[in-house]
Amino acid sequence: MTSEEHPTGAPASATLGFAEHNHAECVTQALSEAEARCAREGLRLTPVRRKVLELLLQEHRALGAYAILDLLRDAGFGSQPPVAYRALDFLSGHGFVHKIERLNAFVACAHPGQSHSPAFMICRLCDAVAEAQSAPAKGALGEAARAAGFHIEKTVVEAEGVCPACVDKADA
Amino acid sequence: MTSEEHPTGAPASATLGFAEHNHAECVTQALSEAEARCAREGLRLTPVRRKVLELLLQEHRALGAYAILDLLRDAGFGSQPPVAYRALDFLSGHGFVHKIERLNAFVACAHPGQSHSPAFMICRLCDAVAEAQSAPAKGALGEAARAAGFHIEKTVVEAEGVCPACVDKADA
DNA sequence: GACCCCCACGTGATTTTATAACATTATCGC
DNA sequence: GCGATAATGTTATAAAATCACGTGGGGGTC
Repeated sequence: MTSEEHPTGAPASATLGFAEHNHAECVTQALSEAEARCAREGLRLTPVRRKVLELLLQEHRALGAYAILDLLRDAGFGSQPPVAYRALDFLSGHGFVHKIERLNAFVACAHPGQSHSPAFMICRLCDAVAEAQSAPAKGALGEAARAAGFHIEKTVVEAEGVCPACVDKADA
Repeated sequence: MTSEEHPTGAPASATLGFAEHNHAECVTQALSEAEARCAREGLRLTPVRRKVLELLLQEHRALGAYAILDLLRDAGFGSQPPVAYRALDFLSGHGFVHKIERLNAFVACAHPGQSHSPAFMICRLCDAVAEAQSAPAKGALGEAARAAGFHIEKTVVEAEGVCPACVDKADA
């Protein structure tokens, strides 16, 4: 589902995925991969875009555009909404980040590189978000679409519920 | 999706918004069913709520809250945002309408009465919306959720693409 | 190198979507 | 009727997203 689990002692301040992991490592690695891919494909990972991706990787949770904007300002970038939205458009257009429609927020992609149609699990108590794979077009929806003559180009799948950590809290 | 034309005595396809059907009939029937269910379950289908449902049934497509608000004003109801949002909260809370997260808009439920986890097909060219059944929690997503210990309460499934009518137009 | 053009960025303003807060009115159970 | 509860009306404001327009940097082409 989400990031690889590192049994290392490294504390993970974040809850993407619902698993602990060595976060600093996962950020730098993801950034390098993004840079490599952009170089390969002639995409321009400009400073703002790179920073936004870095912020999302670092935070490791869904951030609203205006939260990102605040962080950009702190980092010395422009602070008007279009700055954030344009970077997010680029990043989501190329699959580096995903938009969580349900939250009007954005997360770094947890499966960079792989073409995939992502599905998200969103905790309604703590807003943690985990990414999973899905293939909605293969199931009942795909059948309905074929029957109706509808041509699916992209799907949004978001499950709302309670994450393991919050279930535990509730039990306690 | 279109307005009603043909008195097709045909299957009116309550499920697929891309099919022709006798619309006037489908509106009044859906309204009666909603009234019946509210009576049965002690829900209060007040004038505003009923009107909003009627409007959505009539339009037979996704409407934004402010579009609804305009129609409400025309009909002599209050015209401040909370009026529309409260009615929509009630209606969507009880499954009479669904929110299309992708469009920040609302549609009347096409499968009233049946408990269901709806999936939507949204035409990116004409914004038509059709409702289908889905069972995302049964597939890869459900598996991932179980593996992660995530408890799914509700799912949003929205497919974006091109509806049959717009495919035809493009071909022409 | 000089030029041009495209793309990205900076900025101000505006539009669209949604909620907070609080007073008033209608409805239900008794 | 009467009190509790739920729904509505209204004002104000917050949050999310886009428009419009000007500036500047980086590659090509010659």
